[in-house]
Amino acid sequence: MSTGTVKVEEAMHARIRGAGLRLTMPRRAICAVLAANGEEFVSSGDVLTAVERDTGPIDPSTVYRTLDEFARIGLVHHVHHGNQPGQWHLTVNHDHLHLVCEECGQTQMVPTEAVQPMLDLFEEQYRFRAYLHHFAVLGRCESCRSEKEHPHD
Amino acid sequence: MSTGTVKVEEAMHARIRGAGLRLTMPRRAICAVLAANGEEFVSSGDVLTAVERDTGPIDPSTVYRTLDEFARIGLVHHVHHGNQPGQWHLTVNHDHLHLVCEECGQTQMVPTEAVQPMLDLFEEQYRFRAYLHHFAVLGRCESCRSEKEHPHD
DNA sequence: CTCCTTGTTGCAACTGTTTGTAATAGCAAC
DNA sequence: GTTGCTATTACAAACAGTTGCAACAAGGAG
Repeated sequence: MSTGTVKVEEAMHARIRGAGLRLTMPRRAICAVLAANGEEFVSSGDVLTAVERDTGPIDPSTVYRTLDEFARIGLVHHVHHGNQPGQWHLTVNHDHLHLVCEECGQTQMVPTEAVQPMLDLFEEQYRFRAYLHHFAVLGRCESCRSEKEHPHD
Repeated sequence: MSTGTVKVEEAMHARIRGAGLRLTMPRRAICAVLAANGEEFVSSGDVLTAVERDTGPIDPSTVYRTLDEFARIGLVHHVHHGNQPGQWHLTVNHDHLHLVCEECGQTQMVPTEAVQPMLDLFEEQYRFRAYLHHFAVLGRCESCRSEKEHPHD
C-alpha cells in the first residue's frame, strides 16, 4: 500500500463522513480495496475476496449494499459489460467512457469531449441528461472483426 | 393473435432453421410470445410466465438459453436498463437506441442517425464498431431532474 | 467517559440466472 | 415409415444478488 493510496483512502473517508454516512470497519476495508485497485474495474466478488484476504470475514450483502451506497454518494461508478456481473471503480478521472469488445474484452477509453456533441443533442432535443460513464459501450474491436466476420445481430 | 404476428412467427421460424438450429416446441412457444409483444421489451421472467400461460410448463433455463441463442443469430436484442434484469425484444426496426431515465423509467427512442457521427468517430479513431442498440443509455429526464436536483455521481 | 439514537451489519431466506448432465426429440438419410 | 445422430431439453445443483430483521456499534449529546 503506497502513500498515494493512503491519501486516496483518507479522501474517501472524508467524503463518506461528509455525506452523513458512518465510517465503519467494513467500509474502511472496502475503501482500502478500491483505493488499491485505483481505476481498475473490480467486481463485487473481487471486493469480497480481497476484503476477506486483507481484513477478515465480511458478508456478501454488506459488500453489495456498501458499493451501492458509495455509488449513491458518487464515490464509485458501476459499469456493466454485457451480461457479466457489474464492475466497480473509483470516481477518479472519470471523464471518459469505455469501449469494450464483446469478443476479447479489450477495453479502450474515450474522453468525454469526443461524445459531448451527442450528449448535448440528447439534452437539447430530448431533454435528457445521459450518464454515459455508467455503462460501457459494447461492440467489436477491429482484430476480432477481421478474424471471423460473422454477423452478430 | 393477429395474422400479422403469425407472419412474424413464420419469418422467425425460417431464420431459426436458416441458422441451422432446430425448431422445437419451446422455441415455437418463445417465438409466439416475442411476436405477440412486437417491439416491446420483455424480461426473461415475462417470457417464462407467458409461455407457461399460453403453452404449458417450461424450464427457466430453457428460456434463458433460448433467448441467448436467438440473440446470437440476431433474432432478438437484449438491452440492460440500469441494474434491472435484462430486457429482450425482436430485431425489427431496431435502427434506434433508447434513453432510459434511471429515476422514473421513462423511455425515449432516438434514431441511429442522430448518433451516427459518434459511431463513425469510434470506428475511425478507435477502430471499434459499437453496437449501441445493445444497451440503453442511462440518465435522467428533465422532469425528474427538476423535481429534486440532487447530485447523483 | 457514558449514554442514547439510529445507521449499519450479519444472518437467513429468497429470487433470478447459470451450468453440468442424462434423457429426449428434431430432422436428415435411407 | 424407420433409423441414427446429436442438438436441445428438463432436472438438479450451484452461483449471484436482494431483502427483512434482530443485534450491534458509530459517533453526537451530555
